[in-house]
Amino acid sequence: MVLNYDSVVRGSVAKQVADSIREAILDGRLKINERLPTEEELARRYGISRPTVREALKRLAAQNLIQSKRGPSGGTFVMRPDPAGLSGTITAAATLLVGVGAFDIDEIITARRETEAICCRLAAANHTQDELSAMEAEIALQSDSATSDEEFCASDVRFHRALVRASRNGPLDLMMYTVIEAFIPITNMIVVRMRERQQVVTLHRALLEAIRGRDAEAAVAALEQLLDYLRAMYSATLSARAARSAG
Amino acid sequence: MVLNYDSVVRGSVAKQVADSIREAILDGRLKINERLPTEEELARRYGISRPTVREALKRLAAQNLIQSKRGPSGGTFVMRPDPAGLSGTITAAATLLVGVGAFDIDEIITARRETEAICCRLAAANHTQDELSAMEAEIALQSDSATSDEEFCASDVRFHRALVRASRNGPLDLMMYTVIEAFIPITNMIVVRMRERQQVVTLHRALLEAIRGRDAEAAVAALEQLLDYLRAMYSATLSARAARSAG
DNA sequence: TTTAAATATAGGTCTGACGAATAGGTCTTT
DNA sequence: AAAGACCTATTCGTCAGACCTATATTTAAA
Repeated sequence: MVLNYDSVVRGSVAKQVADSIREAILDGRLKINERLPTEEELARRYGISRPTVREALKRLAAQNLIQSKRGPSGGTFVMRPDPAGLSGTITAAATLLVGVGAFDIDEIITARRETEAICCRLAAANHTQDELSAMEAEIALQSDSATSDEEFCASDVRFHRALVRASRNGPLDLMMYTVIEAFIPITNMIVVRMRERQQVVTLHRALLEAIRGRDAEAAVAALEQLLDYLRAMYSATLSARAARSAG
Repeated sequence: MVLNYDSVVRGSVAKQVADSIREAILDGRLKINERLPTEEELARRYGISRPTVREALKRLAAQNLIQSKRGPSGGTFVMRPDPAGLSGTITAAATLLVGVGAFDIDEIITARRETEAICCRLAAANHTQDELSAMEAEIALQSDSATSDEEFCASDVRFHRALVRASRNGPLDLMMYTVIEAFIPITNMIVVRMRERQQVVTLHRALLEAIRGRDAEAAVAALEQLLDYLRAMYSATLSARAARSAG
């Protein structure tokens, strides 16, 4: 374990320490699963108090860079980062941005269309049976009229996650967390009624079959139909609302 | 300001409090720029100590959800989330994933090719003079043989950021932070020698001119040339290294 | 009226302590 | 001797209260 215990000048002490440790993790001086010194030891080395060390560690824990365990074999460990661990952070920020009205629905639909089209093409070429089965299972769930709206939305997210996974491209998978975990729920808030659900399921099924048949263009076409449909539903909801408030 | 001060059962107290406040922010009970109660007040309301409150707040601060200021008019404020604020978190995780060898170079190049192609197409259609000027400025900097390798890489990142911005699509801009801030530096570690820099600049220039001329296909072609070149450089570096270690 | 100092507020840090969880050793029992 | 229960040491989790520091506001002086 190699750390610089140099004092930096700007920012609060806790922030400095957090940055120092983060840097050590990022450039590999601290390896994955390696155990950091105890909080007391860190406090001694940095010449600060333990609560301050803890504040620094909590910042890193919030970024899923480290994790702490209690007990004699406990301590603070460098986490193996996983894309899923990022999803929370990304989702929070993206949700906030959407809630604040930073994006409009057309931007979101465009971004979905373009990025998911990539996934469709790669999925058509690279998918395995695993992902097809996962998508099938979600479609089955979505077809069941007994599933609640919340479950339907969650299933929809999982369906699209499986689609992304089928592209078998790790970096793309990481990027797509933003659209999957934040933009899909936003888009889906539109689709609540049964008949609309039915239509979505039909298009999901078309998408799945296109990918199973390794037909990239058909898959993209199904995706575009799906998004066009959602876009139309959104407009319809808006005008219905406007009509209600006007009447 | 409305908060639930209910006690939740799972997780450490600090984590619970952080989650409680985060939830309040995400579903809008705490609005942007709104000021939270003082740390002392929060401690009183949640029935916990101030250090624990601070740990919770630091977790949120690490996610750029809140920010603290000192002084009488100070306090803890809900931040307006901006995509740039996320870049740090995303970059950290992606860099770590790359460093751990979770992705290979071909995956990264594929992801770059597909996602940046989207940006090229949208940029060709939607760009403004602003982004063109920014790209031009970076090309000028990159052409200067006096710029150091570090500056060249940083400039390259800014060039691609401007390209993404030129697509004028907020959600896409958010997503692309991953590829811009993490994958480009990785890819660029390859390009260090002067002649290679020259070639990159030439292709950047071609890309810029294609977008200026609103020629989406030409822009995509330039991008593909750029990535093919980087891929070839990578292979060359690898075989050179293999030859050295063999000889 | 303008400037400078005092003050109050709220975050930042420290010291010291105790509680809680857990791995490993020790002791007892079979 | 082996298997189990119990104890203990270690380390994070939390608490309490205090003092320091930065800053907006207020007050006083020029």
